[in-house]
Amino acid sequence: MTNTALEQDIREKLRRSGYTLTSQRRAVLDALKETQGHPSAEDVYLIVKKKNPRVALGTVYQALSVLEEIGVVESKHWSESPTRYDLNTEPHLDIRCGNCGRVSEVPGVGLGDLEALIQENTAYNVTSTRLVLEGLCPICQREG
Amino acid sequence: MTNTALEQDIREKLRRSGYTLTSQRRAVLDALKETQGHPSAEDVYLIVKKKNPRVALGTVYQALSVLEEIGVVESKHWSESPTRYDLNTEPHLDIRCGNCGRVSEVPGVGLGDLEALIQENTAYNVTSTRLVLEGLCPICQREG
DNA sequence: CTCTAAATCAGGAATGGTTATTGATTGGCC
DNA sequence: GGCCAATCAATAACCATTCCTGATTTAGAG
Repeated sequence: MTNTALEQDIREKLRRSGYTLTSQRRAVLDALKETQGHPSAEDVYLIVKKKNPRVALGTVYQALSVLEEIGVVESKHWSESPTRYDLNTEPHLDIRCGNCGRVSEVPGVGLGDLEALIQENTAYNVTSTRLVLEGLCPICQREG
Repeated sequence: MTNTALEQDIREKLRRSGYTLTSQRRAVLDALKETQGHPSAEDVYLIVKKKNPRVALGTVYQALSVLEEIGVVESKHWSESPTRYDLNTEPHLDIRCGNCGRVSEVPGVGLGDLEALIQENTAYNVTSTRLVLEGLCPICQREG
């Protein structure tokens, strides 16, 4: 089963960084798989709580932070909205609907040589280049 | 004097949107000119307070929000850091130092046809494309 | 210049997302 | 089974920002 293989991989990554795969961390991963989207910490918390009502929101934040550190989860931040978490850690663009908050991927677009161009034009040592997109999702367009 | 002309222009823009140029709003503009950088609301507040200690932080937020609405001020947001305000409303890139928080412009780099490319690859109606850059500023590089 | 209504203000309380603290619990290893 | 460090739940604290209130100021009419 792919599930088990993936879990072994994550367990291994955790171990390498001195962490263990606790039931809470697994529950957070399961929740991320379940939503298949870009949930906030609060969203994840609500899903996790369905199966284990004793889990606290702080624990979810902790778990997400550990999972991000070992590289199995990626976070993205839009202003005026909580941070979103994603199992897709490949470089990709996400766009957020300014009306309903829905976040979706934008396939087939890369940053190209923009990152190199930026590094050439600044004395800063560039460590992060994030493109923050906002728009109106198809559903909200219809309702508009 | 350019100052007066600029002020007239701003007064006119305010009037068109039903606002007036109050002493507090002028003080906020002066503070933005004074720093010549990318101050946070708190930074602006501290400068304004030097000349008028009775001004409240909330008033600064209000003033910045009005000035942004009429298009003479632009705000940019990096996560893990308060929103920065800028008198430069031309499209341009800013980079923030992850160590000291300093924000500087990156000249000579535009988004090119990236915005068009994104619109072609999403069903969303794209309204905002912001590039959020982080790095280590020259000073912090030397200290590192 | 004076009056009045509307806009704006100062001050402080409230909010929302996130992080820090603390004492209790758990899990891996002998 | 018992020990020690890692982890946890719960809650308090934090910080940037917004909201609320009653007081003050302002622009425009007369």
